[in-house]
This record gives sequence, C-alpha cells and structure tokens, in this order.
Amino acid sequence: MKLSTKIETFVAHFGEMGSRWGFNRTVGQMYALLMIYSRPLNADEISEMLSISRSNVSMGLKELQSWRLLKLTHYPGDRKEYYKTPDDIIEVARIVLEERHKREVAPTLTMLRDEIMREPVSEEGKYAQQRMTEIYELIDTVSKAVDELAALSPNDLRKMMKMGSSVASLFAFKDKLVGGKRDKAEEY
Amino acid sequence: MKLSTKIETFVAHFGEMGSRWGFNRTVGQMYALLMIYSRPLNADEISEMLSISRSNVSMGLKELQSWRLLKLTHYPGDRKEYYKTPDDIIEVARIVLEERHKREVAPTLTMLRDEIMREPVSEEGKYAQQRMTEIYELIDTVSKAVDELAALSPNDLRKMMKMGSSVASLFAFKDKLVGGKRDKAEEY
DNA sequence: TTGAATTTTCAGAAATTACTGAAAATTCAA
DNA sequence: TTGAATTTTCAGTAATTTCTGAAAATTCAA
Repeated sequence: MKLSTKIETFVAHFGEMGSRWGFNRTVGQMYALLMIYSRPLNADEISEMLSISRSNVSMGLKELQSWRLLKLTHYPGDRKEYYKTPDDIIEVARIVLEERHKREVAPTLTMLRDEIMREPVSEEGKYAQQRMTEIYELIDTVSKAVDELAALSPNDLRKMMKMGSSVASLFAFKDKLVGGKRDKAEEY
Repeated sequence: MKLSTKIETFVAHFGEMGSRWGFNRTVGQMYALLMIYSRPLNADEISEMLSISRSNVSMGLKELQSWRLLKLTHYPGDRKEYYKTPDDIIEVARIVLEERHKREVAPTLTMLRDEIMREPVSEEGKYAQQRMTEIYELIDTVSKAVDELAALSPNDLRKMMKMGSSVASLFAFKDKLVGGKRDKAEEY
C-alpha cells in the first residue's frame, strides 16, 4: 500500500513537528495519515503504510484516544476497527487546545496558586512569590481567553476565519456572537 | 547555595513542563531559576544551585540565548557573565511566541503551501490536497492573530490583562488601541 | 461453548537525547 | 605579550524514550 508523495511529505513533516504537540514521532505520523487519508483506516493498514509494528500502532492509537482525537467506524462483515479524525479540522484544534490546557496549564496554575499562598520565609522567597504572582496572572489571563475561543462552536470559528484573522476582526465577530453592537462595524 | 522551598518547587515544575515549550528538563529548570531569582546569576552559581555540570549550564545558556530569552549583566571587578530574564514576564511570553512561530509554524505553512500547489496525481492526492488547504487556512488564521498579539507592546498587553481576559474585552481593548469607538464600552 | 480473528500488554532491544569531564579556546588584567 | 580566569566544545557515557516480537487477553461468529 504505497502512499502518494503528497501524503508522504505531510506525514513526515507532522512526524517531526509532532513532539511539539505532545506526541512522539510515530504518533504524529499516525495522526497526520488519518487526517488526510480519504477513508478510515484499520491498525494493520496504518502499520503497513507507515512501516511500524502492529504493537506500536496499538499503543499510538491508545494515546490518541486518550486525547479524544479519534472517531471509530465499523464495516459490515469486518471485525476490524477503523479509525478516522473528526471531519472538521477546527474540531481537532479545539480538542488539542482543551487537552493541553487540562494537562499542562491547569497543573501549572495549581502549583503557582499553592506556592503564592504559602507564606515566604526568606527574602528570596518573598521575591519569588512576587514573580510567581505575575506569572500566574499572565497564564490565567491568556488561558481564559483561549478557553473562550475553544468553547465557540466549530461553525462560529469557521465564520471567524472567513472574516479574516486580525485581532480586531476576531473581536468584532465575537461582538456579533454575543449580541453586542458597534459604531463602525464596516471598518472591518 | 541552598534554594528556598518555593523556588525549588517552581524550578522542578518548570523542569517537567519545559519539554512542552521546546526545551529539555535542565534548560527548563535553568530558565525557571533565572526567572524567579532576585538577582542575575553566573554559570557557576546556576551549576551549583541546580546540581548540574558546568558544561551543561554552558550549553543550556547557549540554547536560551538562541531563543533571545536572556539578558546579560556584568559587575565591576568580576569577569564572570551574569544572566537574567527580561524584567517583564510578558516580554518573555512574547519572545517565546515569536520564536515558536518562526521555528514551527512558518516551516509548516511553507510545506503546506508547496504541497497544495503541486498538482495531485491520484484521487488520494486530490483528497489530501483538499484537507491540506483546510489545515493551511486554520493555521494561517490563528497564527496571524497570534502575530498581532505578539506585536503589541508589553505595556499594551499589560493594560489588556488588567481589563480582564474575555475575548470580548480583548477586542474592546484592541479597539481602543487602534482608535476605534464602540457604543457599550461600559459593559466590559 | 469453541477457536479463529483481532487487539493489547509488556519485557527487552534499539534509538535517541541529555549530561559529563577533560581539553581547547577565548578573554582580559597586568 | 603572558597566563590566570572563564567559557565553550565535544567525544564518550548515562539516562530516557521509543519500538518490537511474542505472548496474553479479548471479541465474536459459528
């Protein structure tokens, strides 16, 4: 089962980049393949297409499922499980944001809150506490904004994309979503 | 040179999380330490405080410098170099965003553009091309929005933070920055 | 039930990444 | 200049992560 050059390039690239999203290379490749292949694939097909062992595919699928990033399908008369990604790419982005928030940002905020609460014992501790407060506020602010974006429906997000991407436009759109009114909407 | 508990917890946590930001554990620890320590530190001090070899510190500092994340200081009569982070934590966030965009997002967009251009030879390639176009548009949109945010001055961003963090508020703020006017500013 | 088909687990091997000590290179005061 | 102080480099080692094959577990049609 030979992959087209287009797919091979895409898969290889996301394999390399995958680690930045919290996966290893093969898991990145697997997801990339599922994302651009026109039909759901079973584990054996993935194993063959990417030349990785069946057991590695099994572990990779398990990890991707723990990220809620896969959809399962079955075909009549075939006991194998077939995997695909959500049809809507925006849905994928939303899930990744949510999961990363849960896995990385939330624990960091908890740690910072705990340490900021604890009475500092030294001058050093006092300074550290101040700095942690600044860091807490920054992360909290940004993550709340991201939460809100992630909470918008894929459909709303798509409308936003069509409007253009400037921060100003994004905001203008949000206004419409929440029913706000503005003087100079035509500027955007 | 014993670290306070507060600093130790913070350093350990960012060591673990560091890999998500593109660094390894020790580089994450080093930056965490420099971020919350009240004064600039030299390489020997970092080495001792974190119990890592002097050469490892040297390599870590080099990497952090390639990310433009360090400021250098000197003290009269002392030949050692002293390192600290930008005073403003928002400046740190802005630089990380810019560097990650340059190192990860830009190459991905280039790859996608190239592959989308290339005429597909198979049905599979045709479908892949479609999907890549969707992905390209999403990444491009989001990254343009992030670029704009990163381009705002730390001072403007701080004002934004003080206003609160809802998307709506962010937009309202951007309006003020760009001189726009709105009916119901008092709602935010 | 049974057993063939399928998926999962996991111990060990392979590959990759991080770290160290020693040596080389650089810097700068005298 | 010289040489002591300091920083960087890098080959080898250590630690970690990823991957595999074999075996165990699960599923389900007959």
